[in-house]
Amino acid sequence: MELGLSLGDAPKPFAFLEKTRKINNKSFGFCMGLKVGFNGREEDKGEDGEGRREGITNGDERVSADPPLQLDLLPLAPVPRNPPSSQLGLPWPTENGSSEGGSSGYLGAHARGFDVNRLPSATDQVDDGAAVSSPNSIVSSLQMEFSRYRAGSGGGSKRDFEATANEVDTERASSRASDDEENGLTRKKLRLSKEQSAFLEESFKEHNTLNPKQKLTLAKQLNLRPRQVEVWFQNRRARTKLKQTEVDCEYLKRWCETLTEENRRLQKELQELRALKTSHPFYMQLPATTLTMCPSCERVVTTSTAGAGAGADINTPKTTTPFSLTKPRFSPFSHAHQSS
DNA sequence: TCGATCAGGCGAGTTACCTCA
DNA sequence: TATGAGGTAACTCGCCTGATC
Repeated sequence: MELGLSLGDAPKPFAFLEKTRKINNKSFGFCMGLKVGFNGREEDKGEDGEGRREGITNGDERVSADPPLQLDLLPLAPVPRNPPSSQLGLPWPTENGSSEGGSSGYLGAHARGFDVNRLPSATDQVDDGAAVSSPNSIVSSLQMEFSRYRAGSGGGSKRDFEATANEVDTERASSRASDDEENGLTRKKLRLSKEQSAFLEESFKEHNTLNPKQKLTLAKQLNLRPRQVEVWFQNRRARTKLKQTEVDCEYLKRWCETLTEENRRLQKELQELRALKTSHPFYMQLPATTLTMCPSCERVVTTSTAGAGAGADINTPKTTTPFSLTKPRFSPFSHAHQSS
Protein backbone atom coordinates (compact mmCIF):
# COMPACT_ATOMS: atom_id res chain seq x y z
CA MET A 1 0.00 0.00 0.00
CA GLU A 2 1.27 3.36 -0.88
CA LEU A 3 0.27 6.62 0.63
CA GLY A 4 0.94 9.87 -1.06
CA LEU A 5 0.42 13.10 0.73
CA SER A 6 0.74 16.64 -0.27
CA LEU A 7 0.02 19.88 1.40
CA GLY A 8 -1.59 22.01 -1.14
CA ASP A 9 -4.16 22.23 -3.81
CA ALA A 10 -6.35 19.24 -3.89
CA PRO A 11 -6.33 18.46 -7.59
CA LYS A 12 -2.59 18.42 -7.73
CA PRO A 13 -0.85 15.21 -8.58
CA PHE A 14 0.36 13.13 -5.76
CA ALA A 15 3.80 13.61 -4.53
CA PHE A 16 4.81 10.06 -5.21
CA LEU A 17 3.91 10.58 -8.83
CA GLU A 18 6.28 13.48 -9.04
CA LYS A 19 9.98 13.45 -8.66
CA THR A 20 10.06 15.94 -5.89
CA ARG A 21 10.39 15.88 -2.19
CA LYS A 22 9.07 19.33 -1.72
CA ILE A 23 5.78 19.73 -0.04
CA ASN A 24 3.47 22.02 -1.80
CA ASN A 25 2.79 24.93 0.45
CA LYS A 26 0.38 26.91 -1.54
CA SER A 27 -2.25 26.27 1.02
CA PHE A 28 -2.55 24.41 4.22
CA GLY A 29 -5.24 22.14 3.00
CA PHE A 30 -4.53 18.49 3.22
CA CYS A 31 -4.54 16.48 0.08
CA MET A 32 -4.03 12.82 0.51
CA GLY A 33 -3.69 10.11 -2.03
CA LEU A 34 -3.85 6.44 -1.35
CA LYS A 35 -2.59 3.81 -3.69
CA VAL A 36 -2.77 0.16 -2.90
CA GLY A 37 -0.48 -2.07 -4.79
CA PHE A 38 -0.12 -5.80 -4.70
CA ASN A 39 3.43 -6.13 -5.76
CA GLY A 40 4.74 -5.72 -2.27
CA ARG A 41 7.66 -3.66 -3.40
CA GLU A 42 7.44 -1.34 -0.47
CA GLU A 43 9.31 -3.85 1.59
CA ASP A 44 12.10 -3.88 -0.90
CA LYS A 45 12.61 -0.20 -0.91
CA GLY A 46 14.72 0.01 2.17
CA GLU A 47 15.31 2.93 4.38
CA ASP A 48 17.37 5.26 2.31
CA GLY A 49 16.52 7.89 -0.14
CA GLU A 50 13.99 10.62 -0.35
CA GLY A 51 11.10 8.31 0.20
CA ARG A 52 12.17 7.69 3.71
CA ARG A 53 12.77 11.27 4.45
CA GLU A 54 9.49 12.64 3.37
CA GLY A 55 7.29 9.63 3.16
CA ILE A 56 7.20 10.12 -0.54
CA THR A 57 8.14 7.67 -3.19
CA ASN A 58 9.27 8.39 -6.62
CA GLY A 59 6.74 7.75 -9.23
CA ASP A 60 8.99 5.73 -11.45
CA GLU A 61 9.83 3.30 -8.75
CA ARG A 62 6.40 1.82 -8.56
CA VAL A 63 4.28 1.71 -11.59
CA SER A 64 0.66 1.03 -11.28
CA ALA A 65 -1.99 1.50 -13.86
CA ASP A 66 -4.54 2.40 -11.27
CA PRO A 67 -4.77 5.98 -10.30
CA PRO A 68 -4.55 6.53 -6.59
CA LEU A 69 -7.55 7.56 -4.66
CA GLN A 70 -7.45 11.10 -3.57
CA LEU A 71 -8.86 12.46 -0.40
CA ASP A 72 -9.24 16.15 -0.03
CA LEU A 73 -9.20 17.41 3.46
CA LEU A 74 -9.19 21.07 2.90
CA PRO A 75 -9.69 23.41 5.78
CA LEU A 76 -13.11 24.85 6.39
CA ALA A 77 -11.79 28.30 5.84
CA PRO A 78 -9.73 28.10 2.72
CA VAL A 79 -6.51 29.94 2.61
CA PRO A 80 -6.58 32.76 0.12
CA ARG A 81 -5.08 31.88 -3.19
CA ASN A 82 -2.88 34.91 -3.03
CA PRO A 83 -1.53 35.15 0.45
CA PRO A 84 -0.50 38.62 1.37
CA SER A 85 3.09 37.77 1.12
CA SER A 86 3.79 40.78 -0.97
CA GLN A 87 2.32 42.98 1.69
CA LEU A 88 4.40 41.27 4.28
CA GLY A 89 7.50 41.70 2.25
CA LEU A 90 8.74 38.17 2.08
CA PRO A 91 12.41 38.04 1.40
CA TRP A 92 12.05 36.01 -1.77
CA PRO A 93 9.99 36.24 -4.90
CA THR A 94 6.45 35.08 -4.61
CA GLU A 95 4.47 33.43 -7.35
CA ASN A 96 3.60 36.84 -8.59
CA GLY A 97 7.22 37.73 -8.70
CA SER A 98 6.83 40.39 -6.09
CA SER A 99 8.53 41.22 -2.86
CA GLU A 100 12.06 40.62 -3.87
CA GLY A 101 14.26 41.91 -1.14
CA GLY A 102 13.18 42.44 2.40
CA SER A 103 13.92 46.11 2.55
CA SER A 104 11.07 46.95 0.26
CA GLY A 105 8.64 44.70 2.04
CA TYR A 106 5.86 45.89 4.14
CA LEU A 107 7.15 44.64 7.43
CA GLY A 108 10.58 44.70 6.08
CA ALA A 109 10.60 48.42 6.39
CA HIS A 110 8.67 48.62 9.60
CA ALA A 111 9.21 45.55 11.62
CA ARG A 112 12.47 46.56 13.14
CA GLY A 113 12.30 47.05 16.80
CA PHE A 114 9.80 44.49 17.95
CA ASP A 115 12.26 41.92 19.02
CA VAL A 116 10.62 40.14 21.88
CA ASN A 117 13.21 37.54 22.51
CA ARG A 118 16.49 39.08 23.12
CA LEU A 119 18.62 41.97 23.85
CA PRO A 120 21.08 42.49 21.13
CA SER A 121 24.50 41.26 21.73
CA ALA A 122 27.61 42.33 19.98
CA THR A 123 27.96 38.97 18.35
CA ASP A 124 24.41 39.02 17.15
CA GLN A 125 24.88 42.33 15.58
CA VAL A 126 27.86 41.06 13.82
CA ASP A 127 26.18 37.87 12.79
CA ASP A 128 22.88 39.25 11.75
CA GLY A 129 24.07 42.50 10.46
CA ALA A 130 21.03 44.15 11.95
CA ALA A 131 21.16 47.11 14.17
CA VAL A 132 18.83 46.59 17.08
CA SER A 133 17.33 49.33 19.08
CA SER A 134 17.95 49.59 22.74
CA PRO A 135 15.70 47.62 25.08
CA ASN A 136 13.98 50.70 26.34
CA SER A 137 13.03 51.79 22.89
CA ILE A 138 11.57 48.51 21.79
CA VAL A 139 8.01 49.06 22.90
CA SER A 140 7.66 52.60 21.75
CA SER A 141 9.27 51.76 18.48
CA LEU A 142 6.95 48.85 18.09
CA GLN A 143 3.88 50.93 18.80
CA MET A 144 4.94 53.49 16.30
CA GLU A 145 5.75 51.00 13.64
CA PHE A 146 2.65 48.92 14.11
CA SER A 147 0.38 51.90 14.20
CA ARG A 148 1.66 52.51 10.75
CA TYR A 149 1.20 48.88 9.97
CA ARG A 150 -2.42 49.03 11.00
CA ALA A 151 -3.07 52.17 9.06
CA GLY A 152 -1.47 50.69 6.02
CA SER A 153 -3.56 47.57 6.14
CA GLY A 154 -6.80 49.43 6.66
CA GLY A 155 -7.59 47.60 9.86
CA GLY A 156 -10.77 48.17 11.75
CA SER A 157 -11.38 48.28 15.44
CA LYS A 158 -10.94 44.55 15.88
CA ARG A 159 -7.65 44.64 14.12
CA ASP A 160 -6.62 47.56 16.27
CA PHE A 161 -7.57 45.65 19.35
CA GLU A 162 -5.57 42.66 18.26
CA ALA A 163 -2.62 44.80 17.44
CA THR A 164 -2.85 46.41 20.83
CA ALA A 165 -2.96 43.01 22.44
CA ASN A 166 0.11 42.07 20.49
CA GLU A 167 1.83 45.14 21.69
CA VAL A 168 1.04 44.07 25.19
CA ASP A 169 2.43 40.65 24.41
CA THR A 170 5.54 42.17 23.02
CA GLU A 171 5.93 44.47 25.95
CA ARG A 172 5.55 41.54 28.28
CA ALA A 173 8.10 39.58 26.38
CA SER A 174 10.47 42.49 26.33
CA SER A 175 9.99 42.94 30.00
CA ARG A 176 10.76 39.31 30.63
CA ALA A 177 13.78 39.57 28.44
CA SER A 178 15.02 42.54 30.34
CA ASP A 179 14.42 40.82 33.65
CA ASP A 180 16.28 37.76 32.58
CA GLU A 181 19.10 39.84 31.29
CA GLU A 182 19.29 41.74 34.49
CA ASN A 183 19.23 38.59 36.56
CA GLY A 184 21.94 37.14 34.44
CA LEU A 185 19.79 34.16 33.58
CA THR A 186 19.87 32.54 30.23
CA ARG A 187 16.48 32.62 28.60
CA LYS A 188 15.35 29.18 27.68
CA LYS A 189 12.27 29.97 25.76
CA LEU A 190 10.14 32.95 24.93
CA ARG A 191 6.97 33.29 22.98
CA LEU A 192 7.00 34.89 19.59
CA SER A 193 4.57 37.70 19.09
CA LYS A 194 1.51 37.17 16.98
CA GLU A 195 2.93 39.36 14.26
CA GLN A 196 6.11 37.38 14.17
CA SER A 197 4.23 34.12 14.09
CA ALA A 198 1.94 35.35 11.35
CA PHE A 199 4.85 36.58 9.33
CA LEU A 200 6.66 33.29 9.70
CA GLU A 201 3.48 31.48 8.81
CA GLU A 202 3.17 33.45 5.61
CA SER A 203 6.76 32.70 4.84
CA PHE A 204 6.17 29.04 5.46
CA LYS A 205 3.35 29.08 2.97
CA GLU A 206 5.76 30.28 0.37
CA HIS A 207 8.64 28.02 1.30
CA ASN A 208 8.61 25.38 3.96
CA THR A 209 12.37 25.31 3.91
CA LEU A 210 14.77 28.19 4.01
CA ASN A 211 18.06 28.76 2.38
CA PRO A 212 20.63 30.69 4.41
CA LYS A 213 19.86 33.95 2.69
CA GLN A 214 16.16 33.68 3.29
CA LYS A 215 16.81 32.76 6.87
CA LEU A 216 18.98 35.77 7.44
CA THR A 217 16.57 38.11 5.74
CA LEU A 218 13.66 36.80 7.72
CA ALA A 219 15.62 37.07 10.91
CA LYS A 220 16.44 40.66 10.13
CA GLN A 221 12.90 41.52 9.29
CA LEU A 222 11.54 39.97 12.42
CA ASN A 223 14.44 40.97 14.59
CA LEU A 224 15.05 37.40 15.54
CA ARG A 225 18.18 35.38 15.52
CA PRO A 226 18.62 33.25 12.43
CA ARG A 227 18.70 30.25 14.71
CA GLN A 228 15.24 31.15 15.97
CA VAL A 229 13.90 31.34 12.46
CA GLU A 230 15.51 28.02 11.65
CA VAL A 231 14.07 26.39 14.74
CA TRP A 232 10.65 27.81 14.02
CA PHE A 233 10.65 26.32 10.54
CA GLN A 234 11.83 22.98 11.84
CA ASN A 235 9.09 22.90 14.44
CA ARG A 236 6.57 24.06 11.91
CA ARG A 237 7.46 21.24 9.57
CA ALA A 238 7.20 18.82 12.45
CA ARG A 239 3.75 20.11 13.33
CA THR A 240 2.63 19.83 9.75
CA LYS A 241 3.83 16.28 9.57
CA LEU A 242 2.19 15.39 12.82
CA LYS A 243 -1.08 16.77 11.59
CA GLN A 244 -0.75 14.84 8.38
CA THR A 245 -0.10 11.68 10.31
CA GLU A 246 -3.24 12.17 12.30
CA VAL A 247 -5.21 12.65 9.12
CA ASP A 248 -3.54 9.61 7.60
CA CYS A 249 -4.46 7.44 10.53
CA GLU A 250 -8.05 8.53 10.44
CA TYR A 251 -8.31 7.95 6.73
CA LEU A 252 -6.62 4.57 6.83
CA LYS A 253 -8.89 3.55 9.63
CA ARG A 254 -11.93 4.39 7.56
CA TRP A 255 -10.39 2.71 4.57
CA CYS A 256 -9.78 -0.45 6.54
CA GLU A 257 -13.37 -0.48 7.64
CA THR A 258 -14.49 -0.10 4.05
CA LEU A 259 -12.31 -2.95 2.89
CA THR A 260 -13.54 -5.14 5.70
CA GLU A 261 -17.09 -4.47 4.73
CA GLU A 262 -16.34 -5.17 1.10
CA ASN A 263 -14.61 -8.38 1.99
CA ARG A 264 -17.61 -9.42 4.01
CA ARG A 265 -19.88 -8.73 1.09
CA LEU A 266 -17.70 -10.66 -1.31
CA GLN A 267 -17.64 -13.61 1.02
CA LYS A 268 -21.40 -13.54 1.08
CA GLU A 269 -21.50 -13.38 -2.68
CA LEU A 270 -19.18 -16.35 -2.88
CA GLN A 271 -21.47 -18.33 -0.67
CA GLU A 272 -24.36 -17.48 -2.93
CA LEU A 273 -22.41 -18.64 -5.94
CA ARG A 274 -21.61 -21.90 -4.27
CA ALA A 275 -25.24 -22.36 -3.46
CA LEU A 276 -26.06 -21.62 -7.07
CA LYS A 277 -23.58 -24.23 -8.15
CA THR A 278 -25.39 -26.93 -6.25
CA SER A 279 -28.85 -25.86 -7.35
CA HIS A 280 -28.00 -25.17 -11.03
CA PRO A 281 -25.35 -27.64 -12.09
CA PHE A 282 -25.93 -26.58 -15.74
CA TYR A 283 -23.74 -23.57 -15.28
CA MET A 284 -20.99 -25.66 -13.90
CA GLN A 285 -20.56 -27.57 -17.14
CA LEU A 286 -18.60 -24.61 -18.39
CA PRO A 287 -14.86 -24.98 -18.17
CA ALA A 288 -13.13 -23.57 -15.19
CA THR A 289 -12.80 -19.89 -15.77
CA THR A 290 -11.48 -17.00 -13.82
CA LEU A 291 -13.38 -13.79 -14.13
CA THR A 292 -11.49 -10.64 -13.60
CA MET A 293 -12.46 -7.07 -14.00
CA CYS A 294 -10.24 -4.15 -14.69
CA PRO A 295 -11.27 -1.26 -12.51
CA SER A 296 -10.10 1.29 -15.01
CA CYS A 297 -11.71 0.15 -18.21
CA GLU A 298 -14.45 -1.81 -16.41
CA ARG A 299 -14.18 -4.76 -18.71
CA VAL A 300 -14.65 -8.22 -17.37
CA VAL A 301 -12.47 -10.73 -19.06
CA THR A 302 -12.22 -14.43 -18.64
CA THR A 303 -9.00 -16.25 -18.44
CA SER A 304 -8.84 -19.97 -18.77
CA THR A 305 -6.30 -22.59 -19.60
CA ALA A 306 -8.75 -24.76 -21.46
CA GLY A 307 -12.25 -24.67 -22.85
CA ALA A 308 -14.26 -22.37 -25.01
CA GLY A 309 -14.37 -19.58 -22.50
CA ALA A 310 -10.73 -18.71 -22.72
CA GLY A 311 -10.20 -15.05 -23.42
CA ALA A 312 -13.88 -14.40 -23.98
CA ASP A 313 -15.20 -11.00 -23.18
CA ILE A 314 -18.35 -11.43 -21.18
CA ASN A 315 -19.23 -7.79 -21.50
CA THR A 316 -20.63 -8.35 -24.92
CA PRO A 317 -24.42 -8.11 -24.96
CA LYS A 318 -25.04 -11.68 -25.94
CA THR A 319 -23.19 -12.92 -22.92
CA THR A 320 -24.74 -12.77 -19.54
CA THR A 321 -23.65 -13.90 -16.20
CA PRO A 322 -26.00 -15.34 -13.66
CA PHE A 323 -24.41 -13.36 -10.93
CA SER A 324 -23.17 -9.92 -10.25
CA LEU A 325 -19.58 -9.00 -10.42
CA THR A 326 -18.08 -6.61 -8.03
CA LYS A 327 -15.69 -4.06 -9.22
CA PRO A 328 -12.67 -4.05 -6.99
CA ARG A 329 -11.27 -0.72 -6.06
CA PHE A 330 -7.68 -1.62 -6.62
CA SER A 331 -6.13 -4.13 -8.84
CA PRO A 332 -2.69 -4.93 -10.10
CA PHE A 333 -4.06 -4.94 -13.60
CA SER A 334 -2.00 -3.98 -16.48
CA HIS A 335 -3.93 -2.55 -19.38
CA ALA A 336 -2.53 -4.81 -22.01
CA HIS A 337 -6.03 -5.96 -22.90
CA GLN A 338 -7.34 -2.47 -23.30
CA SER A 339 -5.62 -1.73 -26.55
CA SER A 340 -7.09 -4.73 -28.27
C1' DT B 1 38.78 8.83 -9.53
C1' DC B 2 38.08 7.54 -4.86
C1' DG B 3 37.95 7.93 -0.01
C1' DA B 4 38.30 10.77 4.26
C1' DT B 5 36.90 14.83 6.53
C1' DC B 6 34.16 18.67 7.63
C1' DA B 7 30.26 21.82 7.75
C1' DG B 8 25.59 22.57 7.33
C1' DG B 9 20.82 21.15 7.24
C1' DC B 10 17.14 18.32 8.57
C1' DG B 11 14.10 14.89 11.06
C1' DA B 12 12.93 12.78 15.25
C1' DG B 13 12.68 12.85 19.92
C1' DT B 14 12.92 15.34 24.09
C1' DT B 15 13.01 19.10 27.43
C1' DA B 16 11.56 23.24 29.45
C1' DC B 17 8.75 27.00 29.68
C1' DC B 18 4.33 29.41 29.24
C1' DT B 19 -0.64 29.86 29.13
C1' DC B 20 -5.07 28.65 30.36
C1' DA B 21 -8.94 26.22 32.14
C1' DT C 1 -3.99 29.91 44.53
C1' DA C 2 -2.47 25.42 42.94
C1' DT C 3 -2.41 22.25 39.31
C1' DG C 4 -2.54 19.58 35.22
C1' DA C 5 -2.86 19.68 30.19
C1' DG C 6 -1.67 21.46 25.94
C1' DG C 7 1.17 24.31 22.95
C1' DT C 8 5.56 25.43 21.48
C1' DA C 9 10.41 27.36 21.57
C1' DA C 10 14.70 25.36 22.08
C1' DC C 11 17.85 21.60 22.48
C1' DT C 12 20.21 17.08 21.34
C1' DC C 13 21.40 13.34 18.50
C1' DG C 14 22.00 10.94 14.40
C1' DC C 15 21.88 10.89 9.53
C1' DC C 16 22.52 12.76 4.93
C1' DT C 17 24.57 15.69 1.47
C1' DG C 18 27.76 18.57 -0.75
C1' DA C 19 32.28 20.66 -0.79
C1' DT C 20 37.09 20.24 -0.16
C1' DC C 21 41.44 18.01 0.07
